[in-house]
Amino acid sequence: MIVEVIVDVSAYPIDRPFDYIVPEDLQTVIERGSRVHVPFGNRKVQGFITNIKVHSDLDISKLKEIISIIDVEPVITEELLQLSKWMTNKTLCYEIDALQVMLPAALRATYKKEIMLVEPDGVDIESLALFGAKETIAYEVFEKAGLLRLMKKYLNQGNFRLETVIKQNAKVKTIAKYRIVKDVELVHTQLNELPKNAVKQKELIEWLLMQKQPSFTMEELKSFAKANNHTVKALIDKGILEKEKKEIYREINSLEYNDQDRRFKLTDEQQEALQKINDAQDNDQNTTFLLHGITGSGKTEIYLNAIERSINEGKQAIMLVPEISLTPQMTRRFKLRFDDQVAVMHSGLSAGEKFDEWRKIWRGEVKVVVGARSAIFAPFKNLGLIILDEEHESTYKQEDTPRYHARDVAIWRSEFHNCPVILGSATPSLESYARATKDVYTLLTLNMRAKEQSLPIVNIVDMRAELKNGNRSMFSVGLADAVREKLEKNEQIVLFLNKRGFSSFVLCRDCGTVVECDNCDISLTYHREGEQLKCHYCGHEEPVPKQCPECSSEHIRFFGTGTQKVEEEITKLFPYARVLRMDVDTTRTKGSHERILKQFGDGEADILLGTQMIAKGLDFPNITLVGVLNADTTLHLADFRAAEKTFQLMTQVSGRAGRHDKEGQVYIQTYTPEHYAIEYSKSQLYEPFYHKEMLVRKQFEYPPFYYLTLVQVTHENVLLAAEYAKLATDWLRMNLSSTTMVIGPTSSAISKIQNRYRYQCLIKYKKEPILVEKLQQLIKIYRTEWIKKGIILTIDLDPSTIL
DNA sequence: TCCCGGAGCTTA
DNA sequence: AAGCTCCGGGAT
Repeated sequence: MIVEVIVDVSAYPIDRPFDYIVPEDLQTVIERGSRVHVPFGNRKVQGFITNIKVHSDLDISKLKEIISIIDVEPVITEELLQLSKWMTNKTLCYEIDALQVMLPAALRATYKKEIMLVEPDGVDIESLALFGAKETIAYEVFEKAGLLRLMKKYLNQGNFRLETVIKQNAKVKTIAKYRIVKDVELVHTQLNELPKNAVKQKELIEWLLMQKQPSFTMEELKSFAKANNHTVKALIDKGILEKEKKEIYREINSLEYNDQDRRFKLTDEQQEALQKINDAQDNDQNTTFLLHGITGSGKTEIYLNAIERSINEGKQAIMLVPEISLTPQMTRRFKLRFDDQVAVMHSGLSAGEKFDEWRKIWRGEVKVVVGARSAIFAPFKNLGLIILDEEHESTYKQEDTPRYHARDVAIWRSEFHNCPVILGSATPSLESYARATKDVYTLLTLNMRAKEQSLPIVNIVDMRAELKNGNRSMFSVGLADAVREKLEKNEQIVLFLNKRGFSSFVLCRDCGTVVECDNCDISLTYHREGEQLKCHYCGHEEPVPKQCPECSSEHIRFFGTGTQKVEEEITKLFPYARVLRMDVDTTRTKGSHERILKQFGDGEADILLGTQMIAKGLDFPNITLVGVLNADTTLHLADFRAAEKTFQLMTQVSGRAGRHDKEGQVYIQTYTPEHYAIEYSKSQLYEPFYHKEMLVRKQFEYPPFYYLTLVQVTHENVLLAAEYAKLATDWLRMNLSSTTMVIGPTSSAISKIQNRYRYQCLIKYKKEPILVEKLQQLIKIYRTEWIKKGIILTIDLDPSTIL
């Protein structure tokens, strides 16, 4: 028996299956999708079985045997195996990367180098001492001792042998439990033989004999049976009790809430949308629905209902949210409705917790997963529904290999399982809405807020006028008055600081120099703690300079608005307001998002001040005012989606106000009130914005009118980066159809990251059937020729940004 | 002549 | 990717 194995090595010449012989004793447990350990070159690696066959095309003498099988039950289902093949082709990644991304990190192998002492004769005392009594020790021991050179010599001479050891990271958490041994007679004889003074022991046995539950933890024995360590230990020694290891799941800590599940009666609109989804579910149709519902229109309640239907039919559901750790309220609602049938998957969990949640899905113990992007690979076997909430969010696209979009994966899986997909958003991506208007997706619209509140009133404030009138504060008169008013009424306020592409930087007031990162073409961000400047791209840190590095002027200070600065100003303007700040600094520790949001929800603060992370999901009845302090910053990104992003953000943030009985008010402060993305935010109507933006996209030949592919070339040397970018561009121009536009090469908007200069080429096309094939050829040229020069080439099909 | 680092090759 | 062999140049 022969198996094809995709080995755990991401490199170009290895991106194909390798044949291995299955030893006799393993043949009955071999399955496609299981992980195995195999010899590869002169090391051992992990791999996935992707095929089982009788004969190999190679001579049998060239084949090696599998070392061991790790999974008796495959971790990659047949469906996911097919999906990985599709992803490999769709995102131009290695097959191993596609397979790895589907599994929790805990299942990924890590490798350790070990040195084995085979022939002590001729090895010096010092080296021998490192081994002590052990036969093998870690490679690092020699490294630390500074004896690498000597070690190499011994390896050559055959005194030592180098071994790679595969380490499994997936640790199953266990708990010790105690129970009475099965042999009833023995228990009774022992019980009779107990000395008279062993009262506690006797009591414990009698108590245990009366219980239905077979085994107990020490904790339970202590609290229920009033036992103690000594008693239990004595009984174990006598052979009456035995200890066993029980597998348990890590408990994901959540704060205490005193709310409960509430089933809302659906509005006619909601009912109508749900009906269409239900029809698709009942008829096993793989329809993709675009659920376009304004903020507060009750999309979540539709999701919950549709999922419930799938569960009742014995199927499972995937619910994706952009970044779930930011929206504990959403998770909460799912847990309340579906209780322990829900698994949760997001970046806030530890590797062990993710592993446990994944296993619940894999074993079929849960019916729903609520999670971020990677939850789209949940190994459910009978999917009935897939939902992407806030489908326009760019977090659904993975930014490094494999560069997949969760939406595409969702649609692929829906075709496999014949189940519907729901893409939900108040502000759909232009791509999705365009597809809906062309009936590729089925459009479902919710125009009314579920509780029939009107949308909040949006005021656009021209900050230039404020400045002219001598108001140099970051609060316009209108917003400041509104804040004061709401504070008096004891209502809550959300203040939003748009920080994407813009943060506090250090500027010389004399020569205008902005302090930039030495490694990257990015200005350093000012952090107040420790007076540090940090680079958000490479992590470089340096203290704030006392004088300008260019002109030595001392008039150098930080500029721009950070949340801390706004907080200071709030305390000055509204001294009695209680403020909660939510940004990268205050949410560094685990669970801090949830804690802050809960505090705000419980009314412990009047003002919630934050960045992007407060834009979505907040649903508190007492929020009646939303202020956007600086709407423009996302507008000036050198990206064709800048306007779309701004409009979406404004609409999302505004939607936080007045979701319940009280009317909401919104102030959007801007220096460019005439920009259409800002103007259309006033009405919060999606359609007019959509039509306007579509005109722009058409004019400049961007998606959804054209598809994009971004090819980036980087090198430490500017000239080489530019040269090879030109080679790549010219090659593409030569080899792609004449109707395809190949633009560039140009320097990327961020021209340097981590000391590597970046050049790019943009491919625009409506139809290019040979694209993937040609890109694969280009990759081949790069992998075999250019890579030697230190060039790195990356290809992103349907990039989410082109910076 | 020894020893290293780099280039090139192979992995079943 | 990572480990091996081969080869050339500088140190010995």
